[in-house]
Amino acid sequence: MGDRSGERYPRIYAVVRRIPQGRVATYGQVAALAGFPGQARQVGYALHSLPEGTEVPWQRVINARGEVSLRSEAGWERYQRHLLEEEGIVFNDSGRVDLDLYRWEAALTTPRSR
DNA sequence: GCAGTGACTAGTA
DNA sequence: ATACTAGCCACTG
Repeated sequence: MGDRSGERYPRIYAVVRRIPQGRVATYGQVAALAGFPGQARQVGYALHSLPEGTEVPWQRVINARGEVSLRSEAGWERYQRHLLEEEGIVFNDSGRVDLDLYRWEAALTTPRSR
C-alpha cells in the first residue's frame, strides 16, 4: 500500500485533530507529522476544502511566522483569531502568536520499520 | 498536457 | 523590519 494518492487529506485532518485546545501548529509542522514534509501548501489547501461546521480544529493551524494566514475571503482572519482567543491563545501587539509559547510539541511518531 | 494559483516556507538582499 | 525568489505540489481551466 505504497499508494498515497487519495490518502492525503484524511491524514492531514487526523493530525490537525490531535492539536490540543490552546495550542497551535504550523502548516509545515502538520505536513511533516502527516508524512508529507515540505508540503505545507497542501495542508492549507486541505483545510480550505473543509466543510463548514467541521470538527477539525482548523483554526489551530497558523503559518510559520505565528500569524493567521490571509485568505481569499475577508473576515475569516478575524474569525480565526477570535476562535483562538476563546481557547486562551494570546496575540501580541503585532497580531502574532508566540510560537515558542503556544506551539504544539508533538512527538514525531515516525513510522519507521522497527 | 501545460500554465496559473494558493489558508506555505526557508533563504537572500 | 520588509521584499523578492525559488521550491513545493494538488487543483483548476
